[in-house]
Amino acid sequence: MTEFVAAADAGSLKGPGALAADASGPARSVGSREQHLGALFEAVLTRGPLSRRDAARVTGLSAASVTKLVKPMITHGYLVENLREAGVPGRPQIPLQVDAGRHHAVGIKLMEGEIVGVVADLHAEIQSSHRMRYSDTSPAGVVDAIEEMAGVLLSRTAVDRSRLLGIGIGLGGHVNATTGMVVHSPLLGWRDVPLRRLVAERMNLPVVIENDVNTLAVSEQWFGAGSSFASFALVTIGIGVGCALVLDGQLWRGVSGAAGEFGHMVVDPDGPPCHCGKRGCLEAVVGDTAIAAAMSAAVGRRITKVSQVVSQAHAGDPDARAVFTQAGVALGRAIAALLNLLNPPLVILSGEGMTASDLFIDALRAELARDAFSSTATDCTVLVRPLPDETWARGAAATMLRHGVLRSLGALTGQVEA
Amino acid sequence: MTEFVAAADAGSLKGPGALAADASGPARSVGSREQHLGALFEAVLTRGPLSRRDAARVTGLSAASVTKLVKPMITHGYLVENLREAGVPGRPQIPLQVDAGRHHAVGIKLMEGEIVGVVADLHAEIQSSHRMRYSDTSPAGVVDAIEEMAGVLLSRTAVDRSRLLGIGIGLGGHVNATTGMVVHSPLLGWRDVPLRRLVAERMNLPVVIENDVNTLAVSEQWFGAGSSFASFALVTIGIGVGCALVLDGQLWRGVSGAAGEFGHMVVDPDGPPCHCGKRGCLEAVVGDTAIAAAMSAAVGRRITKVSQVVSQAHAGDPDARAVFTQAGVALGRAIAALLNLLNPPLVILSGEGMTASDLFIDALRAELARDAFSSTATDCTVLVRPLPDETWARGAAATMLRHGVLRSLGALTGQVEA
DNA sequence: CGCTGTTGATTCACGTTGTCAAGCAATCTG
DNA sequence: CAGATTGCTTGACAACGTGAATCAACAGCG
Repeated sequence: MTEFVAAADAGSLKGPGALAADASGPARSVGSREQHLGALFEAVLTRGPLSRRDAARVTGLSAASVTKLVKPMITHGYLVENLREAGVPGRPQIPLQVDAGRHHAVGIKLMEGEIVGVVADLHAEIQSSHRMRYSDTSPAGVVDAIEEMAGVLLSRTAVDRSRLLGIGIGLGGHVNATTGMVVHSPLLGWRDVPLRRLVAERMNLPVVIENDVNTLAVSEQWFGAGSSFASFALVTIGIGVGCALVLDGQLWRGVSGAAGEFGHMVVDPDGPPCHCGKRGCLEAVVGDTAIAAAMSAAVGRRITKVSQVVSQAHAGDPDARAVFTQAGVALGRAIAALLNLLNPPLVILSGEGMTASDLFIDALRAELARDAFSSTATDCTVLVRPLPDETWARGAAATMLRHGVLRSLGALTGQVEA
Repeated sequence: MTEFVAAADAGSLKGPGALAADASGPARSVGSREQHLGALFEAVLTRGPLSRRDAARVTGLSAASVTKLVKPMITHGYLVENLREAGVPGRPQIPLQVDAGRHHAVGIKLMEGEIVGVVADLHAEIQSSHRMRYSDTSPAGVVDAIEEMAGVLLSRTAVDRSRLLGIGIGLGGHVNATTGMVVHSPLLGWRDVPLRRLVAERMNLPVVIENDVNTLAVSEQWFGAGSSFASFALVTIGIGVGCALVLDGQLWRGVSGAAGEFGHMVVDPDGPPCHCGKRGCLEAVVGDTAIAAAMSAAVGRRITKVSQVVSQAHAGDPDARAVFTQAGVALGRAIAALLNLLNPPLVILSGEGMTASDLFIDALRAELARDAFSSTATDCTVLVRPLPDETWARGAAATMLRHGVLRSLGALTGQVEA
């Protein structure tokens, strides 16, 4: 039983965007050694190869401290020294890199009837990926599917089990990462299922479970657009609408892990009914089925596939275009509410719905500019990043890697290494 | 020129709710001495008289450290020792208290045509308060009014100027506390006015400016309902609708200080027009003028005062009651959006509009329960706290006190005190 | 080819800080 | 007036980051 108890706590180290580097004051460093180890590791991981001196600049530590901190990280194989690169006068820098091959994790995204899984290394580079369908949505059935998935992935990749940090699982709904419980998953029809424990016991590996949008946010924070921002919001559009928040370098989960339920914000009390029982939820206006339904209503015949609406819109069909414009307005309105409430410096738009972003991004941006209070819209960068399912699964792996590595890094505290 | 440059930074110390007290692990303390001084001070300030041992428990520090940290705080007059209280076996505890009379601050709330000001001590106990009208809304005119207000307040209270930490000013709109600029104030018709500098130069005192709802949040965090929560949201209803967020013990201001603009969330795209140019903003549905307007429409004659609608509703008038019910539903919907997005453990409802909370709180709570996703509503305490203008001004004073004291506490670092 | 300048990495003594363990202090109980 | 009990204080100690000095490894140049 290798259950991963302090999963959520291990993630409490500040993310890359939150690194110091302000270079003010008498360089009085604050924080524990464990924090410094984590910051250093993250700096090297996300800012590519970095010399000790540059790492010192990025983290705000002194060069002397970096040397001392790096030493055990090298002897324990977390970091490796690259070949020196000369060219400029002076002693050449020794580029430090994360030993990407040293740690791997399995990342899994659970979807409706389908699972996507990847094996990723520490750079979140995908080693292999696999996709399979499943039909038994009972906890046991899902655990079976996960076991099968992990088996396939690991047989395909020559990853030593000792180098496998564990399994990260992302799924929609209310997931409490701290307790490892799936509190409520409309997708699977679950309530209070201890999924982390179930999978950990079956696989005898550390397991982390997390809301799927959160896993994507972790991935973006470490390796994506969020790496240079301390805070950002990630909004995903697809079958549902999701949202994850990274505030001051930390994933914001809320008291009970239910933060980020953006899709059921009511944007129009007289709007179409939502599967949650209300009317005019954002999801019921801009989700995949909503797009199809709106198009059906417009043309007077039943359309079930979004892809159809997309191609018609691309062909210039005014009805189809209007459907997307409306969705863009609604989405813009909801994101404006988010901007006005939290005033983040960055919003990333993702999810499979974003592959057709050209059809509504203009309406979205216009609405954003209209609805935003004061400078909340102009002070915010809005990025569109359509990402495939594999990236989500990679995010789940990244979440596991992050927890696992930062945790094992903590074990280095107190060891001065002769 | 005693401008208070690092005002916002001084507030970055974690608030009372965020204190450790988890008592897990090998008691390895994390953080700088300055942080510990701040945490200790806050613990004693907000948790009332506290013995060293209890303070150690609350902050998570060792008893030895508390003794060492407390010593300079006593010699410098921040804390005082109370008389011992015996009664139980063992050496009696020595209750520590904040020397409330040692530090004072002026707190000012700017409203439309009116200023409310108070002098408060370190317990945020109001020593004297004053209310006056002003008509010149130019920066110079407002600074004049503030000067007059401060003069009246200080002449009424026998507070030594050396014990006056400074002036805290709260006003609605987009206030950037870090830069000290009023970025945009619809109330005063200002854009980019360096109010902090103007007042600081005139008064030759440290000055802190902050969004008025944020000042109230600071006050609630230190002395009110928020003192036992690490995170909470504060929503105020009155002429406008405001919101402040305390996340993990820190006031969340956003990138440019514009976070918390809750009032212009669109709750009904076909709703009444808002002064901001959009339709159906929350403020345009539940604000004071909106209530009056809705009542006017219902009864077919012009009603301008909310108080009239309130008394009619209390008298049982069905139209008036319906107006409030509708407002409650809209507010509940908006707060549900906040709950779903951030999943906070506590929401405090305040503002003068809350004096009539009995008329709409049931509708609000019902809508909240309906709209909330999963357990976000049940995991959240909703408190109603109608607070008078003086409490807001007190909040402004508390904001100044907090910044000033934590800042001067920082000066104790490195002094071991013989 | 060796000297010098330059810049990165390392070492070491030092100051700061929190903790543990032990001792001291002040009360109650019998 | 002894224990017993509980809170406060002290001192040795270890962990940790830093500054200053030193070492290391290169380029450029005569």
